[in-house]
Amino acid sequence: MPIDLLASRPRSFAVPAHARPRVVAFRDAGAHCASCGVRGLCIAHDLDAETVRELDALFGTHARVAKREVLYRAGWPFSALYAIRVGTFKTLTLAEDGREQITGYHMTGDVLGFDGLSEERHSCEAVALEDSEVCALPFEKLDELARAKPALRRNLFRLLSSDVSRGQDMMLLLGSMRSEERLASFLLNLARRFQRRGYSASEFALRMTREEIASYLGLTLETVSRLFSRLQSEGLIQVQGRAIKVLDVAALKRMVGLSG
Amino acid sequence: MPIDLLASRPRSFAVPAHARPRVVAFRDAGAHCASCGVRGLCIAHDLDAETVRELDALFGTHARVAKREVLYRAGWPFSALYAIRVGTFKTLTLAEDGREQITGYHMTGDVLGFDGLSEERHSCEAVALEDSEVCALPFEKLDELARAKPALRRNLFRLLSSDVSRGQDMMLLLGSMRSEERLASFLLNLARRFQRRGYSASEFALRMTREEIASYLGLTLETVSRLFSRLQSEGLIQVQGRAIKVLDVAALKRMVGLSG
DNA sequence: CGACTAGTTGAGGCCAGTCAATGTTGGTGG
DNA sequence: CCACCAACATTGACTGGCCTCAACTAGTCG
Repeated sequence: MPIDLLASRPRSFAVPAHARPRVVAFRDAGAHCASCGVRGLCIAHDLDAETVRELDALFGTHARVAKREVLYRAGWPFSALYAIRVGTFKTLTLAEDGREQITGYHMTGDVLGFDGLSEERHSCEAVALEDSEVCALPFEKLDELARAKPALRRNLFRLLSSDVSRGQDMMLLLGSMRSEERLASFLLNLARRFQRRGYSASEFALRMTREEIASYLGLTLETVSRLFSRLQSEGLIQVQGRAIKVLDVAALKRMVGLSG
Repeated sequence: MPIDLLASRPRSFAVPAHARPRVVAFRDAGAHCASCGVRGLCIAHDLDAETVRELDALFGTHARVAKREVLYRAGWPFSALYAIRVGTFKTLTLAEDGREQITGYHMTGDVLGFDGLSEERHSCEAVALEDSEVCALPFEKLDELARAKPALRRNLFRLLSSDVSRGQDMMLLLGSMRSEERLASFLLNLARRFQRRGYSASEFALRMTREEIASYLGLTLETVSRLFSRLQSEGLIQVQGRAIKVLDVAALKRMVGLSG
């Protein structure tokens, strides 16, 4: 039964019924920061036990978001950040004429929603790429807690700032790299993030379609498909649908101008 | 006589002498937030008199940065944010192979430096496009003050978040717009920002070269030059070197898919 | 005045987009 | 469980928008 994720979402804001997120909110006695596997990556990184306990206390709810379902849309009032507990999300911006640009892929431990902070409403849209689970962090309460906890405040600033840096990296990619370099850069980025989460850096499954990769990289799906084929024929990777095996990291790095 | 902008910059960090900023730091009794013309845009936006006074107190120095001089470089330790009092800056990221991508143009009232927050060192470089003047805001002190002042904290988060949103807008531009749309979008953005600062939205002087515009928009300088000529021949703008007159805003807006 | 930087314009080539046909995969319902 | 359908993916042929290379002009500063 679909319910609102956060009680604090103003009901006065008109959201078409069909656009409402079909996310399932629940309180899970076992789902706490303290026991969370991704704590080291997330907002609770490096906090003392007491702060973690207080963080736990302010989680409104945890929530499951099924594949293809929307966590928030552009225009929705901002009230919370979302820490990904399990799963993958894409974020995207929409132009007025309907064109869309995927601006990020987010996995376990990442925190979503900072785009909404400045205007009090979200400026982009977050969609689950697979069945996922998030922790909702009501921002008002988080801010209040951060006031007393320098380490938490620092984490918040860090997360925000790394979103800024990520944006700059993407501008570099979109503004000055050629298609092959873009895809290589994308694969290396994924590899690093999987590795940091304890998975293989050389063998992983993409969670997104060719078209979604293309949108993210400012290309077309055909170009992405051709590039996969080419990198495979050159022996740098092995591709089977969405299953990727990286065979020659060094060559990929050389491709994007990184030594090693 | 060149001196360090901030006494708190660790001397242990090796910076080639030639790379040091030739910025002139000074304390100017007349230069206070309270009297600053751009207060409404800047970090002091909407703060009560007491907070503004305390903000003033923590400014280490004001500083003049001459045209072409560097405010900070990628790799330099982060210690402060910089509010632009007068002037214009560009920020840019450098790829390892030397390619550079301009990631933003910043004018009076904008706050620079958020890129450095996550790694404790700057990830991009800021260069003055004309003789400028900035207020240096030592971050440690700012953070401490923000702790007690919710409105200041809010402003900080807002500024950071709008940097995130700006990045997303640029990804949309670079990832899915064609050259003409990019330039139109750029001009409209400049016009809006000049207007917000009390200048004409229809007549202004560019502070950057064709090459810098091209870098920002992911194009070449020749393409930018041709586009200016084309827009002029179509009667949408009038160009004379860096002097721009916008003749048909509506047409420019239609070009980027905005109604109006 | 000469050297240099910034900007304009033209000719031609190439990278990635477009259009189209076909193959493959995975979810759904009989 | 399998058949079916739609979504996803691959590949080819062709096109075109932007890049590259190059020549030339205009303005600036020793």
